[in-house]
Amino acid sequence: MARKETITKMDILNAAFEMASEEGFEHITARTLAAKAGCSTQPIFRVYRNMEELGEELFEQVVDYFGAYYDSFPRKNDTPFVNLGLAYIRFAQDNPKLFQLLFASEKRHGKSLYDILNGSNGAVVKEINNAKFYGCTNPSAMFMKMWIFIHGAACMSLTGDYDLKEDETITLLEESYNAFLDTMR
Amino acid sequence: MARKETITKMDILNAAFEMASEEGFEHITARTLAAKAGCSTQPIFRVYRNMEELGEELFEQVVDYFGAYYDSFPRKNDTPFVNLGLAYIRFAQDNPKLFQLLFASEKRHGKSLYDILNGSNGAVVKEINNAKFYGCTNPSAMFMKMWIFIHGAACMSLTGDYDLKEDETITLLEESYNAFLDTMR
DNA sequence: ATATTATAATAACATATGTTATAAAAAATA
DNA sequence: TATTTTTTATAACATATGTTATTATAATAT
Repeated sequence: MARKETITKMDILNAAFEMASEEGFEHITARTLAAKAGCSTQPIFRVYRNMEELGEELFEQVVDYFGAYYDSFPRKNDTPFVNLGLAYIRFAQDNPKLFQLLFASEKRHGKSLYDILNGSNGAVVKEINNAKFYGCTNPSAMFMKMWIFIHGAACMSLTGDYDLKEDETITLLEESYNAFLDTMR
Repeated sequence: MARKETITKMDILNAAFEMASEEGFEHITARTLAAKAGCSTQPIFRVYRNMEELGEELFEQVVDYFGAYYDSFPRKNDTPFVNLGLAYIRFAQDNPKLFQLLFASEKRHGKSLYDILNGSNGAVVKEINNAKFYGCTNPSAMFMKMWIFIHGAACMSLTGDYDLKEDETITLLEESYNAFLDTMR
């Protein structure tokens, strides 16, 4: 009946994800994306109404990617907050362009920070809810302070102003957590 | 002998600064800038070789602006680190686009974080050097931790995830400073 | 094998942007 | 007043980008 499709939506989205990860979201154009996917611009506009629609779907993909990254990140520490920080900072170091898009850009496609953090399965919140079992009497104040701290380190890694190795980061996070903890029990 | 210039370099740079402050550096184009300055694009290229050169000079201007902002920011607290944090976070809240350009973007025109922080007169460093007189035995570790913390708050303000008022910020910074201090003396 | 039809490539169009060429305007001097 | 010279404006050119029109291609039903 009709010609078989050789370029799938998946192909295009995968190419877009790679570009977002390697070069940054803003470098994706119809033509550069087509080149990355090994086709002309036509298949893109067959599958997506326009580039904006692609951007939205790509953003969702990145949210899911962060969720999966976070879920599978090994818990090496006894303290949930330290584990959270380790995973978050490491994500920023390993995926600076994706981190920028998710957590340091203005257009978050209508999603709040918590929407993104919780991803598809609310992993972060679940984990932090356990924090009260670790001697922390004010989990929400602790969450705020720790969050500011780990977000700061992650953002500094983007500009090359933070490059501690994992064990140094663990020490830093433990010290900070204990410091905050001392003031709230 | 010749026609008098009506559009000065100053006019152009001022218009560019306004645009960088209000709309963001990346929205400056030859034509939008000309419109802001009330002229055609010609005067821009008479004064600057190209748009990149304008960008560099504008960046210097913003560095100086931060320096002046920081210098004139009232010191309300006994602790230098708290004052530093207050000024830095407030700058981010009041000038999100300029903050983004200086402290949260990759292209810093070859300047390091410390170049920018110290501005034209090294105010930040001078201030922090006094910190050792305030019971802090390890000023550089304290500087690192406080810097990560205040940078985190400032960056979160960019994405709308931090909007504490000044007195709340003071409390937060004092608590954090004291928490860190307790662990290092 | 031919006709049909969805897919993909090429080309085209509209707009945006940096930059340069050309023309108009204005100030000072002869 | 006419000439010269610098500034400014207008127009043009080159490239980049989103998007659409047109053409070519290939798979399948007849």
